[in-house]
Amino acid sequence: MEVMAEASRATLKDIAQRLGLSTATVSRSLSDTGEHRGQTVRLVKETAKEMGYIRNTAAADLVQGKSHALAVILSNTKTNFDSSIIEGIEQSAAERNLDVLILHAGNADLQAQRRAITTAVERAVRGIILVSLELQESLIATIEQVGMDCISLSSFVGGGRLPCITSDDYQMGYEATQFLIDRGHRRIGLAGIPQHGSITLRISGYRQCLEDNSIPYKESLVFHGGCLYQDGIAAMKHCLKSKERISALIGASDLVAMGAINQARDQGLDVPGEVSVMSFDGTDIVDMVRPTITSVTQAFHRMGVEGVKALLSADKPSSRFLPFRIISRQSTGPGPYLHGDPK
Amino acid sequence: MEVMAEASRATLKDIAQRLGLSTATVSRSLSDTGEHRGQTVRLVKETAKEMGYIRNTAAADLVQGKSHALAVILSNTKTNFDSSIIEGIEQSAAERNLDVLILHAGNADLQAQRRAITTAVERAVRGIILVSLELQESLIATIEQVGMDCISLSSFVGGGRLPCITSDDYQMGYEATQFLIDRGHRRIGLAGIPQHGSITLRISGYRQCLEDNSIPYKESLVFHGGCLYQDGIAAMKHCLKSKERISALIGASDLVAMGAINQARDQGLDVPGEVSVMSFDGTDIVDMVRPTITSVTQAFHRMGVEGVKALLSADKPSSRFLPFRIISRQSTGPGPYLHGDPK
DNA sequence: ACAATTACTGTAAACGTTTACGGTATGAGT
DNA sequence: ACTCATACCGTAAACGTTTACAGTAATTGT
Repeated sequence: MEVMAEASRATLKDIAQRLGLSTATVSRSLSDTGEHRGQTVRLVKETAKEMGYIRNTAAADLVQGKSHALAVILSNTKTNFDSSIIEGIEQSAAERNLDVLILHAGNADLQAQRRAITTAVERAVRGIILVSLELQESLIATIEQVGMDCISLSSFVGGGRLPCITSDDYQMGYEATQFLIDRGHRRIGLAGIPQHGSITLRISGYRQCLEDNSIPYKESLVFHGGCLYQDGIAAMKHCLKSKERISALIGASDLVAMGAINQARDQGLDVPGEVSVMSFDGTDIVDMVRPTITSVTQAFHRMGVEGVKALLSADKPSSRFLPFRIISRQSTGPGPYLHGDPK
Repeated sequence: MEVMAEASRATLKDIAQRLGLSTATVSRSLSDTGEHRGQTVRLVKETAKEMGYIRNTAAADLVQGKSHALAVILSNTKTNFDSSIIEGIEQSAAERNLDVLILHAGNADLQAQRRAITTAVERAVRGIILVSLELQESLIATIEQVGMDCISLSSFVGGGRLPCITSDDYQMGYEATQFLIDRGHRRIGLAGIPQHGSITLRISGYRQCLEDNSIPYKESLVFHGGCLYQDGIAAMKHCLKSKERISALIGASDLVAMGAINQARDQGLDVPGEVSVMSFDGTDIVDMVRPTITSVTQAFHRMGVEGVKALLSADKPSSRFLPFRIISRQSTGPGPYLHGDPK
């Protein structure tokens, strides 16, 4: 006679008892170790389903010393590109039957970062994926100590101690600048770039490109910020106030570019007629706004997919860049120096 | 003499041994049960930190029969409002020291939904938060059977069997329509609304409002879809092809509205001059595009926050609506019937 | 001085799995 | 008929924590 299950879930033992088997056999049958076949396995699986059996992950994790989950730690900056990365991670994780644990941690907030890392380690996840996060030195050490696998996406961090999959920020900065120079721009601004992290390499690329084209670098044309919409507004506002006007602006993110474009237009300037704007990232949004935004498009989805793959690969993954490409859209046009003549 | 820890983590037992205490005391000291104070607690915590102790969540979860995590199950529709909800959830969960497990499940895909529910239950999460998901009947039954707490956000589902926190879709539909009628519109379209789920109540509200204003309802002005940018494009394209042109369109999401606006402008129509467009949701994006989009703004962030609160409250939470408000922006203007006279 | 309370601590069981190891049939090979 | 391999299965330990219960020491009240 069956008792009413009293809200407690069926366990392996229950199944074993009903079938006159041992828990070992049931466990092996359910997890398809190959040690049992045909008859038994089928029977076990049937009754398991019938009894509404649900595996207790905690117990399994405990004895195995690891869970089948991945931790994703995000900086809480309000950009929009990370959703593509997460999507890639999710998809890739699902294929491997891994759950995804999302954790937020400020970019500079050591406390929050420690908290995130700790919960990831506590949960004995298979690996940690850092997304666009500048991880503090001491925490990298922690990760190394406990021997946790970890990879950084969209941000080069740790000085080689962590594998990173990113786009080449230096090269992106260089090529974006060259793109504009090729189209006749010389006074080119850079907006919304944070003060720290590998993303600042975009400035180096930008600077080098100017130099290679014999254009003087001016500090006043680089506007720092946090990749936010507001930063774009602020930068453009500044630009239009100053005497020597820029003819093109590169935003650190799509949102920065949107802010810049809006600000320019609100002040009566035509984009791209009077000022060109382009952006880093190239998320869906660049095709949804008018003018559509010329962008340095990064392979975010792929970044997520490959991140998981690399993290789980047996051999230690190495850092590498994913290709990017510049896609020309409506927000950029010819500049005043198009044919060598300063108009 | 200390052995090199050999990559295996320190456990309670290790701390206990070193201190000449029992694991019970150590456990109680670390989790601040109040059973120990001053001296001991401080000592235990110190050596725990010193030894790099990290709690094994699996073991704790196992013995306690539950984890301190929440599961969030998302439909994988490509809208953008859910990030606000998740943000609210995250914040609210962090305050309670709960981790957040994000799971994706198709809206119609029974398989994926079952998978998500199963992992949530397997992990013995404290509760499940459904975001904008039309959960299949059979899975609601599953959730009830295992006695798992569950709440639905941004979608009324389960016919009262699940508590839901949503905006009043009917009322939103009604008021959006009235908003446009008040401004002189009579031929009003509705775009991107899915075929199923509580979101269809917007159509009912829309319809009732038309009726209350003695405006005939025309099926041909309701365009179904999946709340996507593309749906907005398609709807507007259709609208402009037909003989009797609409003067206003309501998009099921901000992205739908963006699509509609772009399509209208691409075909040479001024927004809001020749056609007004407004949207449901009112995410950040409505202020970032030009024209800014008049929207029925929902309290998504709050939805996340309150969702967690309700889920964790001792007494069974009941369904309720969160207030919304219509914010007028640039994308809507006066319609042809503004002063009663069909222009 | 004794009882009663308080403050702290230890013992040991329990949570539900997985898995190394050993055991028993069954069948094949010689 | 004997050995050996194969296929299947059970026993029991282990994972690291929490917690009910009981026990001891210190403190208080009378």
